[in-house]
Amino acid sequence: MEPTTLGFRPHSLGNLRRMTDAINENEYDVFAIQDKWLPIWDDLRPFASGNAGDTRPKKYVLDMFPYPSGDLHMGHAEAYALGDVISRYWVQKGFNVMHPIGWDSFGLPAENAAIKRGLDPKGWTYDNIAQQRASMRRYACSFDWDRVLITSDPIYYRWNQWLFLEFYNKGLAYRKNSNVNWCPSCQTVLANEQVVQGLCERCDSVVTKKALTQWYFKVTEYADRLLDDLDTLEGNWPGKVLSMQRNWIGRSHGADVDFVIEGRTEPVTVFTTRPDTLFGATFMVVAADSALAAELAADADSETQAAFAAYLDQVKQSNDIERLATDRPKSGFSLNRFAVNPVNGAKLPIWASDYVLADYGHGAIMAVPAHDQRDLDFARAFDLPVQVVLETGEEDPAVSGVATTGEGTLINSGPLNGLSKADAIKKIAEVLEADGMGKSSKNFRLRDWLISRQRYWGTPIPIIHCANCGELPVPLDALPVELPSAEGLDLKPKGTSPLGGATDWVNVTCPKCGGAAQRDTDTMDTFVDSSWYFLRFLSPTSTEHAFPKEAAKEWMPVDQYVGGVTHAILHLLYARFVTKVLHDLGHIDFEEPFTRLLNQGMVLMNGSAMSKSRGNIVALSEQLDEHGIDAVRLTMSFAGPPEDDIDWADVSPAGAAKFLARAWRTANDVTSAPGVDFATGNKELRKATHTFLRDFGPLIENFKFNVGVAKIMELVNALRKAIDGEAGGADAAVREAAETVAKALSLFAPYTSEDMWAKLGFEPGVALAQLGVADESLLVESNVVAVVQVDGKLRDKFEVSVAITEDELRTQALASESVIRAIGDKQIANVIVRAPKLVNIATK
RNA sequence: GCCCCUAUAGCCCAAUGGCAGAGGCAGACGACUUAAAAUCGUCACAGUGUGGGUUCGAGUCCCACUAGGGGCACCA
Repeated sequence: MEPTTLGFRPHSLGNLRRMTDAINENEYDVFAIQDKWLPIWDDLRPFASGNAGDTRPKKYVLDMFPYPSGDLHMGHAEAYALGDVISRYWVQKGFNVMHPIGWDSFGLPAENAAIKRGLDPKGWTYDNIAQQRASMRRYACSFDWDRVLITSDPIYYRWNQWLFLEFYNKGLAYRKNSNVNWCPSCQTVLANEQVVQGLCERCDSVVTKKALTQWYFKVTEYADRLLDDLDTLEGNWPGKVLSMQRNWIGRSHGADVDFVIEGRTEPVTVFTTRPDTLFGATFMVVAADSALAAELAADADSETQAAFAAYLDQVKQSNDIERLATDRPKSGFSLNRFAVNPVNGAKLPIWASDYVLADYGHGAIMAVPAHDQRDLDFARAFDLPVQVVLETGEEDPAVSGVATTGEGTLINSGPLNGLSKADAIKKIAEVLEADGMGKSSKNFRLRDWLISRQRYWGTPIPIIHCANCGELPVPLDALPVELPSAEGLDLKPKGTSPLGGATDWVNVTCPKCGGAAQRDTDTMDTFVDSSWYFLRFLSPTSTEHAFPKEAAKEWMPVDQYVGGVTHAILHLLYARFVTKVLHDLGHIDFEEPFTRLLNQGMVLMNGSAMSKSRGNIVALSEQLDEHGIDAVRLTMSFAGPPEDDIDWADVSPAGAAKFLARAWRTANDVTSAPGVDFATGNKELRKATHTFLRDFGPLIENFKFNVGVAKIMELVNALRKAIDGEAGGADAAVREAAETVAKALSLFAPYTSEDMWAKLGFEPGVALAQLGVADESLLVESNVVAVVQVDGKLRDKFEVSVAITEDELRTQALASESVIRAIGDKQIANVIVRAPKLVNIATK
């Protein structure tokens, strides 16, 4: 089915209903209401955040910006419904809320679509943006439409290039040649973060390795801070995200130990987390694909060299999928060279193997087979000795084949003998340091961020390569380096950037010597674009600066960030990294970009993610046509806790629509005039209203939107009862409750709520009306029901004054007949009194 | 292998260590109606995955297990 703009399907069920059912103004016609209010809101602009002289306190609420890959889908509908609840809540509380939107519009899907259809990626991208924008407006997203950015606009990516140069000048952007992740299908390199289980995150092709010179951002230099500062987010970010980031950064503490190599001047350093087992090292392993392995093999005879080359070839052939298989047998090659264990002089044979990674630690390890399973597997495969140095009381690993890794006592370890594991680690560090053979150290799983991409639709890297002067940054006043037109360029993946084909664009004069030079033809990873966009919203059209410093002081950091957990690692880590760099460069005065984070779940259908292959896609436009925008939005909020996935098969947008009609009708039944004195109204309903006012805010602030909606339903039920009962539609409390419902509902169902507001006699703009605070005096109870338990089981309850004393309550409880019956012959051991609500009698 | 989350009614989900049910879906019944839809109202259904423990009192805290989900993983 062709995507349509939301709600505009011409012959839909909804429109049919509109034509036949909308007989009079006492019928709730959601589609007529939608059409009525949208243009009025366009004029009213209730969510403008940049008005001069606005004295309201500021709050920055940000939804993760979308990729323009077609019209909005169910996932967007959930994300923006939930983000809107938060944003509208703070507006209603009297805050000047900045809630902007933009598009993360560079990237592969546009380029692939363009190749497939023979179009310019630009046209495809901007058409989709126009469609999404129209849909967002109709979906009644509370965005500030004066703050919009599109990352593929030169006015945006010019500052992306500025950011790159800031990093470059600070030494945080550099080029190096190494084996990089390569997607043979996308024909581009991938960041470590974009390789999932050995597969390309985007197309699921098996990722291979390729030696290339590429640009990197030095994120490892910030690894400690990125890890440690997660503690400051505790409680305000989902624990899950914090733990994912911690796992990803992966800091290990241990020691670097220097091993002298026979026939080599320089010692080889290894990293180990178990320096306590140093006396148990029986061989050394270097990464087969490392420079060190090549060097150590270089001196061997030609036969050995050939054999090593063959092994290395085999290693390079294998991809990550094979490499990651856990039951894979160990392979290796003896280099016929020897290292000397610095603590006992033992001569250790050096092996090359692919189970040691070239780019972690120093690309070489000391192997302690008795206490490391991988080393033991290797030792058993190649018949190498196993030396136990930590007595754990378990079977000898050489016999059992199981390395012992638990606690124990050091043996066969000279000065460490008799120590515990922890004490030995401490002691050996001192010994190594004193003798200059090593030191305590740490290592990270995190690697530097590879940002080069061999694709067209991205930000050009602002570097010029000159044969004489080398690598030169494009001068600031020459920015932006605009993308050349795609016309005439071959965008098909071929391993080098399509920009290389734009000869006129590539060839420039060197900014230093004036000679012939070439532009760098790679583009930046689009994660660079999204790593700082939250700052750009402060001045999205400025040509003076990336963002204004003063406004950043006022608005940043983002108070509330809302988005999917899919970005728990990549985007959030990069944004945190860039923020820290900008802080260190003196551009901003904070170090964490997002104070509070909400990760909404996914929308599923019949238990699994919606996908074409499963054939379980629910079209948002059809849902909106069927049930109306408000009902879909309400369903998203009411389905359950926002972090949980929503199975669309389990929820009921029809039920939500029914409730909205029920709520809407109450406004119709109010016959008093605006401004009536609520104090004269029905006490019971007033109490319900003010109980609601007390409970609602904290629920929303704690993201318990589903419970908040339930509370509105409760209030509507009480209101209905009052209207149909003694109080009647003219009662002042009925108006108070109906106004409260209209205002609270505006967070979830803006159209219905605005229409109720009009029915109640107010000017448009319920979103700006303040909800009001609970009148505590209405909530004071004079009597409560006291509960009496015997041994924790309920035995009696009766009404008592809230002022009852413990003694009075105890006496009354013990006098209860059913309590006496429950106690029977048993002896009373203890009586717990929690006046005025509870008594528990414990018997022996 | 390491780390983490979740488990309440047929279903989605509530419940500051204190009466297991707030709300909804699906269901039954009643009122209104010539009838149906819509609407309004009433009702039923679980003892909280399993086994221990702490406590006067546990859905809630602790331990173990089972099931489901997630992150990291030949990272030394």
